Amino acid sequence: MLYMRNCKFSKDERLHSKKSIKELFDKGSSFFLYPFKVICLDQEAAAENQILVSVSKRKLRKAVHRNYIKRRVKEAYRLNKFLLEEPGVTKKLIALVYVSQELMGYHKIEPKVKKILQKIPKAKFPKNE
RNA sequence: GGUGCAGGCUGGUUUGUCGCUGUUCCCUGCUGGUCAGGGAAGAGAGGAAAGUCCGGGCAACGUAGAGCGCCAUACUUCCUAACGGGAAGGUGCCUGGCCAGAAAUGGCUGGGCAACAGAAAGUGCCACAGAAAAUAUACCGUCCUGGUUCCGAUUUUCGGUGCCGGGAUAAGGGUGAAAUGGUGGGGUAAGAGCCCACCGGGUUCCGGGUGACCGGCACCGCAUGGCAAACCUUAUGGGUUGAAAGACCAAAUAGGCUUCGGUCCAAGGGCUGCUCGUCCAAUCCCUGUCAAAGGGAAACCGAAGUGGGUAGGUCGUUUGAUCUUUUCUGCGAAGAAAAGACUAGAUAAAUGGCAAACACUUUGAAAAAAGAACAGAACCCGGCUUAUAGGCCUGCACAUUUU
RNA sequence: GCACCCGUAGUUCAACUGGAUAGAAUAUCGGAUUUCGGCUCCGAGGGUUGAGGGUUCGAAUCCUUCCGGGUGUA
Repeated sequence: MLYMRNCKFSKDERLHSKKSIKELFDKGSSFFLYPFKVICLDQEAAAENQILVSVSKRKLRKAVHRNYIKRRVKEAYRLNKFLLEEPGVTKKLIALVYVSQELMGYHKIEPKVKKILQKIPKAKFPKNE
């Protein structure tokens, strides 16, 4: 670590409110970056970016495998979320939906998450008042 | 030591660093709290956490109890909080070994399987084939016998054959998954447990066992198949719904109720589904002779209070039929006693990521390379079932080697 | 979490209360008809009835254990 970064991942940064999730999936706009579908929504009132990781039961049948993917995606977000911390960028609700059927290791997932996090600040999303 | 089968146990370890969720302690902050932030210590998935197939705890509802219906279970005894689970035993079937014997076979012993109550309470079903599929009856057949036709031999009479009758039978009918005890002998006109021997079956009694049941004597010629994972009968058990149960706290917005204050010749209705416009209407009750006036209802506006209740949160929620060790009781499942331990508690859901080292398996002389199963708590327990790499232990069988 | 339902030719469905070869349409293939194709006619193949075990003389059907798919509920 060259300089101190906030590498924590507390509960405030996880999207867990039923209402917010419904808004995100109703109003948010999405794009694909294999193996993820990313859904995003600007949230001016929020203090933190909030993220949600989802792995479909249809794609990965075993609960162990779903946990395996979710843990690695969350870890990749935790170590790379500073990419979103740019001045003038509003806070967002983000959903990362894993759509592949293959069981990827951390070293395959991390560069994809990095790409996504670099792409998000540049794109424009609908705002939620 | 090897291979196979059966059963049981186990289900990697350590370090660094960056994180997550509880617990305890410390510091700081204020709104002084079951608060927020920071730090430290110590803890953090399984034998199946799975399937949700059973049984309980717990909770709500209902409760004066009972019956019907429905569902489940079904050899015996025991274990257990309970069970459809487990232990031990009985019976039947299958199978391996040993012994006796010429053989048939018998005895001893190991293992496996069994929804293993009732078919003589009743109802129903048993295709095709077969005379017949549950009734010992009909049919064919066998035997005896009366009348009669014809033929042969012939004194009467006898034999054969066809037809019409009367009787005795249940031997035979070879089909089927299944056929009304089996084999042999006697017996008879022909036959039949009609009689006898052996085998099989049933009943009573006696003895053993808590019991399922076992053993023995005697007697009965033997009397009526299968299916209850068909309906059913008997016995036993089950009230229903499940932690998203349930208890509590409770923001914002809208609406409900109560109180207070204010407004009211406009609320309201029609044309018209809406807006505008226009028209209609100028309310009702009480006090009062009437009028005037006052009060109330209704409507609207504002304020305060309040009940329900949504988002959200807290509890339920992890100290328990708990775990470990020792001793005792019991064939065993298991039980009792003593000592010690606290061992996940999440909630769009933590228990992790990365980098190494060691141990294990395979290949290899080595270096090294590859592999490392099944699988993730969701209120909690007891089981069952299913998945499972590798390792360890026990028993049995087989072949081989050594002594 | 709880409760429940369904798996049959490539596809859509049958097969009664267990009874024999699992049937029909369509699709596929072959032949006929046509100059060729379509339509039509004739014929054929295609199923371990989701998998295993059991009951029964006999199982798609009854019982049981798994696998897969789906529905309701709050």
